[in-house]
Amino acid sequence: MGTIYDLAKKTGFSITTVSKALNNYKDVSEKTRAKILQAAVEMDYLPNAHAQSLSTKKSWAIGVMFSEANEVGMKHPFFNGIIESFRHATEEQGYDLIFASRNLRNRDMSYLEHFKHRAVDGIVVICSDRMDEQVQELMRSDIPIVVVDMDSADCSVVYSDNIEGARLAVNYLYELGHRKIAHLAGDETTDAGTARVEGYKLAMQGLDLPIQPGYLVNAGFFSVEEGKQAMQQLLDLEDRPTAVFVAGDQMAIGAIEAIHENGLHVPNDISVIGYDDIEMIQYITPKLTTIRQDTDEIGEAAAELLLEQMTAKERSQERRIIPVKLIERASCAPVKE
Amino acid sequence: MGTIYDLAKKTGFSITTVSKALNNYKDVSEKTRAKILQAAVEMDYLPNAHAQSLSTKKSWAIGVMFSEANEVGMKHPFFNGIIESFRHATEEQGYDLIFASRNLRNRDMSYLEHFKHRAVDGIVVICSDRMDEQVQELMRSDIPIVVVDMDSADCSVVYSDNIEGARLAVNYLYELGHRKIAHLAGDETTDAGTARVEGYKLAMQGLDLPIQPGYLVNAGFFSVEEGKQAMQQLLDLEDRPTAVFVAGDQMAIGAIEAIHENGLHVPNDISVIGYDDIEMIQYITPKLTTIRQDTDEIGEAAAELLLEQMTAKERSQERRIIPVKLIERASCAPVKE
DNA sequence: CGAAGTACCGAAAGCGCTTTCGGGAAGAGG
DNA sequence: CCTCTTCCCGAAAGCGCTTTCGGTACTTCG
Repeated sequence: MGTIYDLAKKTGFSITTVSKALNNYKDVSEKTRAKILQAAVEMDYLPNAHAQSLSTKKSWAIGVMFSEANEVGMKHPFFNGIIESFRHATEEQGYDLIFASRNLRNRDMSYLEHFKHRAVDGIVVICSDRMDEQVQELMRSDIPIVVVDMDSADCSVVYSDNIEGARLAVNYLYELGHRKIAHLAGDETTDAGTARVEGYKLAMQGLDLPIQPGYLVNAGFFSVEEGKQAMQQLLDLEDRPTAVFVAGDQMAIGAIEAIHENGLHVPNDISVIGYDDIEMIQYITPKLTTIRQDTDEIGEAAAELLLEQMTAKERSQERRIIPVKLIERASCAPVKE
Repeated sequence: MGTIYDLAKKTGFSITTVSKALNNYKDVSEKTRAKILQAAVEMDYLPNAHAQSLSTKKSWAIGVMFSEANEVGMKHPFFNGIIESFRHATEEQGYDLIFASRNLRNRDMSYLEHFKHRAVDGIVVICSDRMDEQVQELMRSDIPIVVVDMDSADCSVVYSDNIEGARLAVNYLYELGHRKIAHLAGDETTDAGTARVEGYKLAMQGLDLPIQPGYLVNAGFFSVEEGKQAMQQLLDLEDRPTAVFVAGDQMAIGAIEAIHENGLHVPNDISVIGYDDIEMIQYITPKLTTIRQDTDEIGEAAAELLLEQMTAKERSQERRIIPVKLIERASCAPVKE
């Protein structure tokens, strides 16, 4: 492959000139630049990224960190859409993504430490757990950062409009005639969870609907199983709801399972509306009506915010809230009688 | 954060000694090592990875490349499971994953070039397209590599036992009494596709079942939509099959949709068995019977093969075939009458 | 024809680390 | 007391690149 030094020897110029030719400095004549470039392709020379980073202090790498309760990592059906879109957007600018382990030569270290070690130019964290110590540490650092799906005053964030999403869901159910509307909530340690609860309460209030006791149940961390269990609690109630707004699609799938297992029908007996619009829900029965979060937009916005900081070389504290949309499918119906 | 030089100044030792202390050389006394380590935590020193890689020629990074027809990247419901497991396994050994863009400072380059530029220690490619020029190039290089889901004599590979999987599926349908068994195949440019076709033919032959004309249809690149269209072809046949073995779960979902839209019932009218066992199929109706590929095992095997090469510093050509398993759910039933 | 630009090139220092090699001090052995 | 080890430590070169700064050679202009 060869180094810049080999190129110098081959062409007869100094390594300085070679480097300049390669980097489009203008104090090198067209003629010699051409020769050097030519020689470069001949010996298919490639610059060594480490050497470059060492002297320029720029690594063209972005560290990514996931933090979610279920530890599914890239299998997360919602987060992986965001990351994919983020990747596209940053790739265009020449950045690579690095997924850091927390293990440096068998020495434990925090993500922040690892990212500093790797000298990444910026960090993206996709995080649902507000309390995550590691994430806090990252946010307090001075590396450009953007966090997705969580709010914070300390750094730039992007998340979708959870309040509005909840309002959309509740109002939609209301328009279908439902009055007994329950909410299967995401855990309050997550911003998404709490915001949707807030939106639910606000919407109910705006509609002059009381929240009956037991109608607001914490369904944990957005898993199918937790959704199922939480729905069972609703079904055990004396006065069952006729519709339920579920804070996540996977939980909604669990909820529907519970309803079916109790011999009831969705949406005829109970309407269910989810949140996220992950791919699989268009294939289940009934196809799930949901609030769509635009993963593409979220990823792009995150990329944009991070890129800005990296080029400006200063941290920002911008808040980008991405609009959501109601996707009508088949899991909601007008209330009976 | 400081450099090794700062540490030297602070402790009064030379940078040589500091470096040695940090790297557990034994020609530095316990006393001075302790002092240096102490000073290191005090100024929370972290070694610069680029500088280290530059002088050691080891980057502790593994390049990952996806290559699949639908360009969904990390959203791929099967591949992302593999990558996640691969990540876990390599993380334990202290490696980071890097997803390279094909764009270096707005200069196009191949993945191989980019990986060389980044000086990764190894490469994992998850690839379904046998013809991918980029993948070919990677395989021909001298960097340690492991490729998943594809066969090759040039490098170490891991994929699951597609022949056996197909046999399992066909035999299962046979035992349910089916004789008219069709196959919705993955495209022949993919190894997984062709292998399953081969397994299908072998199994049919072993059972003395002729493959009726039109019963083997290419359903393309494993998408829902393609599965649906291919199934429609089957349904348009004079003599419809009573069971169909579909080369991928997503295609199977499409197939079921097509069947339903034609007013038929799964599994009462037609049995469907899929392949992969992606998460969502346990939530559709009917729950899909399928051949499970063990993504955890595949990822781990890939990691193992790659790690071996990286420590041995020589390429291997091992072939690791991961067993598959029939997962019985609700989309297959005994043949009618 | 001399002075002031202008265009092009290279020496050298520096980025932060590793590793070889040699050397001094202390202890062991005769 | 002298030699031979053993134990510690440091000088220095090197990894591959960037960038400042200065220096030639050549134009241009008055």
